Amino acid sequence: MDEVARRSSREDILKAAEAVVIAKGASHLTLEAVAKKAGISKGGLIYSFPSKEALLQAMVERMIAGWQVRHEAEMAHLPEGRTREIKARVMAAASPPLGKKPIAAAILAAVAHDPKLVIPIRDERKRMLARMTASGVNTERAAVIVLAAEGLLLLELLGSSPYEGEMRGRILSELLRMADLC
Amino acid sequence: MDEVARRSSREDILKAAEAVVIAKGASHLTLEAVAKKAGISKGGLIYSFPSKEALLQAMVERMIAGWQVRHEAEMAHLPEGRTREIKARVMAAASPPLGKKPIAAAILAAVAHDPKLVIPIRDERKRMLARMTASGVNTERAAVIVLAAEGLLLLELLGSSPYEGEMRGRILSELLRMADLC
DNA sequence: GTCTATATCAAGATAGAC
DNA sequence: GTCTATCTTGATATAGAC
Repeated sequence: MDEVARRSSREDILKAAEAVVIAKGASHLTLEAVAKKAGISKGGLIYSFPSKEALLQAMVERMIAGWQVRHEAEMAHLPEGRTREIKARVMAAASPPLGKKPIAAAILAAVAHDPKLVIPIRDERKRMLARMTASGVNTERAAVIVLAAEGLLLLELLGSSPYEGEMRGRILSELLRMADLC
Repeated sequence: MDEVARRSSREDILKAAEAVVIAKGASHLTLEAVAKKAGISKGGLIYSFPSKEALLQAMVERMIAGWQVRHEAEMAHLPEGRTREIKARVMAAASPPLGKKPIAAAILAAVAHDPKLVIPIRDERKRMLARMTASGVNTERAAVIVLAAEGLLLLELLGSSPYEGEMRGRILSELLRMADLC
């Protein structure tokens, strides 16, 4: 199998793993469940990811890469300006519809298995923070706005958000309005 | 054993369970680990909580009760006024030092085991939201502030917060300042 | 590269002694 | 009420066929 095909197989497996976490909870992320969802056998899965930890690490990397892609996409169709960075982060975190939360599922699985697997996530977030601070906005206010957007994402991921429908939309609008005041 | 003593034994076990989640991650919350931490045997544990699911349910209930106690405590030493409710929620969620996060550990363990165990949490949060809306503040702004405080708590729980030390304190101050503008 | 078969181990849960 | 001993299941991982 060539490079491209192998990458696609790994991608399929990682997507399957995210789906399992979303559907059944992080503790049901077993190699067998992932293999079944991806339509391969356990042996085939182990060929691509030699251990469960390797799978989780790859899930975390994929999650970080996915964030960056989403962030770039949001940046691309926002007007230039001081607050573009922060608005892009709000949109990247909270704009997708409620059901589509694979963006962050990996963090649950990783934390459940071994808390140290999230270190790359924290490091990436520190870099993001530095970039935002450098963009010249009020750091504390910007932090609050981004925290709120991420808080919404995490609460939904944990199935604990009380904000639905209209209310959720109004909160997002408020976040974007506040971004302009930073 | 009388009623009081039995309740105390259950409390000890629940505290031990929280400690295990914090220290080793949700997937290492095993009956054996909890029993060891609580200083009893697996058999003894099973007497108090007949199944792992029963233990997790009790952890969730304890977490909700703990929030309410913290919230009441913060309310008690905040001056009366329109923004007291929201400030109390900010303090209750985010004021404790980084290390003390048993307040929310249960949610990780519950979500990891079975996402439907968090339903009581979402329900309680809906009640909180209704109470805050009734207090007369700007609903969207209040939601943003509370989301930011909870976002900070959850990120720290997931080991992914980039905000440390001074910066964390400034964010909290900003949240309380913003609460007055609702 | 993906499969089947299997070894190994740990988890949740039960039974019954004390 | 708490213990020890044990059953059953299911998870990770290995080995080797195809």
